[in-house]
This record gives sequence, C-alpha cells and structure tokens, in this order.
Amino acid sequence: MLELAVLGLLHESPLHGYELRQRLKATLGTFRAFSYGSLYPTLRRMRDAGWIAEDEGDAEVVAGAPALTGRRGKVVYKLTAEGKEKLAELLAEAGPSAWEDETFGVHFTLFAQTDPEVRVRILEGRRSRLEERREGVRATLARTRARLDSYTLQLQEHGLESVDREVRWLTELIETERKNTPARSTGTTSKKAARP
Amino acid sequence: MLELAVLGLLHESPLHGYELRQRLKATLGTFRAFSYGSLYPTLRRMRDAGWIAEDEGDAEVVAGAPALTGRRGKVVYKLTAEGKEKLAELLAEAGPSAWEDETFGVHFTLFAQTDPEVRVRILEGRRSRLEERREGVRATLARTRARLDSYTLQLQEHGLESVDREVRWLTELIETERKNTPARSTGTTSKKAARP
DNA sequence: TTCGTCATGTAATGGGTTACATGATTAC
DNA sequence: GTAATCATGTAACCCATTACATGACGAA
Repeated sequence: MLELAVLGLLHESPLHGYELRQRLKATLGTFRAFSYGSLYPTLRRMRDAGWIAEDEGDAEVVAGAPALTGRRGKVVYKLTAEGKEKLAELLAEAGPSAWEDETFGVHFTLFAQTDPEVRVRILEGRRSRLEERREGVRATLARTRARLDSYTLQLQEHGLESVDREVRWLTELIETERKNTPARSTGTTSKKAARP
Repeated sequence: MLELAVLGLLHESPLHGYELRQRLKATLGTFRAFSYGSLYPTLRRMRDAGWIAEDEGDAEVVAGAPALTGRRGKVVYKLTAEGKEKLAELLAEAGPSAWEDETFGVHFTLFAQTDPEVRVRILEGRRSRLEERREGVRATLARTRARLDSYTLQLQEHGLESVDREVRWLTELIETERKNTPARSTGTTSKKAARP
C-alpha cells in the first residue's frame, strides 16, 4: 500500500522522506495519512529490495564542506529500473487488492499513470464491492430493524446513504471513462482500438 | 474497541461468540466488520480479565447425554459485575478515544446506553475533529491544487464532500440532542436542570 | 450421506501507530 | 540565541487479518 504510493510519487520526481509524506497527505487528503514511523522503514525495505535508490544527482549538497557528517541531511530517493517495473506491475492489478477500502484511494490517485482499461475495471470492481456490501447490510437491516434502537438505526441509514453516494460517484466516473475510451468488447478479443 | 462492542452487546443479553459476531455486523453495518480470528481471542482475554463469564443459566444444554464432550458446543458469555463497571467506564469516556474514525461507530451504536451529556460531547468532538481535518485538507489543496492531476483532484473533492456531509449529519444530531436535553451551562457550574 | 451453516478455536503474519531520540536549518 | 519546523530514524506495541483445523447439527 504505502509502497505503491511511494513508487507512484517517485515516478514523477525524486523526493526525500519528509517531502514524500507531505505529498502523501496532499494527494490522499481525507483518505489516509501515513506516519513517519511506517514511512521510513518502508523506504528502507524498498531500497533493500532495489526498487529505489539514493539520488546522487542531488547537487546543491555542497559548495563548501559537507560529507564530514556521517549521513545527516536529506536522503533523496529515486526509482530504479526494478522500481519502475514493480510500479507498472502494481498499477496493472485490477483485482480486489485495488478496490478494497484501504487500497482504493491510493490506486485512484495513480489513475493518471494507469491504463484506461484497468481504470474502468477497478472502478467497476469497487462499485460492485460496495453494492454487495450495501445489499448485505440492507438484508440484515430488514431482518433486525425492529430490534435496533434509534441511534443504531440512524448510523445504519447514514452508512447506507454514504455507500449510495459513493456508488453514484463511481457510476459517473465509469461513464466518463467509457465516453473517453472508444467502445471495446469485453472478453478474449483484445483488439486495440485506434484513436481517430 | 472490540472489547467495548462486546461489553455493550452482552449488556443487553448473554450471547455466544458466533452470535456476537452476527450482532456486531447487524449493529455496525457498513462501518466495521470483525473476524472470528479477533473475536475469540478477545473473548478469552476478557474472560481472563474477569469482565465476562460463561453463562451457566444456559439450560437446554442437556436433556440426555452431554457433558462428555470436553467442551464442544456453544459457550454463552454474560457480563460480570466487573464487566459492567468496565462498560460504564468506557461509555463515560468523552475524549478522542470516542470520536476517532475507528472508534466513533462503536460508541455511537451504544449511545442508547450512554449518558446524554457524554453523547453530545462525543458528537461535538467528532464534529470538530472532522472540521479540523477538512480545513487541513482545504489548506493543502489550495496550495497544491495546480500541481494535482484531475483524478487526484476528484478524489479530494469527493472526500471533502463526504466530510461535509458527515459534519451536517452530526450537527443535526447535536441539535436534536440539545432539544431533548434541557439547556445546560458549560463549564464548572454543573447544576442539574430539572425536567418540567 | 453429504452439504451448508453453525460454532469454536489457533498460528502466522501484517501493516501499521505512538512515543521517543536526535540533529540540521531557518526566521526572528 | 532560541523557537519552529525540517529531517531521519528506532523500538515497542497494537489490533487486527488470513488461513487453517475441527467438529456438531439440520435439511435435502
């Protein structure tokens, strides 16, 4: 999760940890906030895995007498070739790992870097996930409504409305996507439609 | 969290683990779902802590030849005196532990068992928490809007609208609470207003 | 008799958080 | 010179999840 977000951000430009976190806040907004306590260990793991590397094209480090400090300054990371591969791989995923609650937001913020077909499949996946959940809740609610106190009931209803709202939002997004992407048959035939 | 939910449910009636989980789903709806893998260990811990105990007023256990099985059937739990105390203590909390994202839903479902003043303070706490977050996001958004791609932007806006919506919902709830609870001065003066 | 669902539980793991510690840089 | 904020990092912990294993019981 964090890994994908980091790969996505570093794909645009090299960044150091602190800045990375600001960007994360800026792009994810209300949806998620990572702490340094998870960011730095993650960066380390990613570096060990070879997905990112310290950017030496940093310059402006010096001009006088640096280097003495045994590493105490910004550590700017950039994507490696493996990192780019990994990112592409993660962005191509169009399964539950892309549309569950915790992950969807991150995938969505990277939609600009995502294949249009994958985008639609993720949006649709999330929508049916939500619809499923909604029906489940509606069903149990129908069975138990009488037994629930008014507070619990209000929470349920507010929850259902939230889900409804997100479903509508997704539907609009899907339509927009479809309008921008020429019609395409679903299934095995994967003929690439040419742009006029 | 799970503990509070369990205490709250058991306060209404004794239940066994499996049923507890169904009830949890029924009351929390869209907000949360706990797995058995966390429920059973939690029940065990709570039993060890003395908050709950196996209910022997179970009856219907027998009628023939049970007991031989070294414990393989429903294990019905009920609140102990300590459990009730603990529940009361948790329900009296009106701090962040009651209005953060992960916890608010559970506290809300137990509002019927919660002191009216505490209810209002929790609702207000959650509201200002959300307003704070909203302002934070709005601020960074204002700073960074230009740099963000349209997908990220749409996510931000959808997020902000969701928060707005919840704020309005909370405001309504607070007003309703205030209407039902006679006016009360905030601060040190804690004169109990008499009901007409 | 076998399938679904009720029912209880464990082990391994995950993905983060909080709190803390430390130091560099900038603005006043 | 001192406070704020930029910047990096670690250790301890938390609260859950997934996957698995087991078994009882009712209905078809």
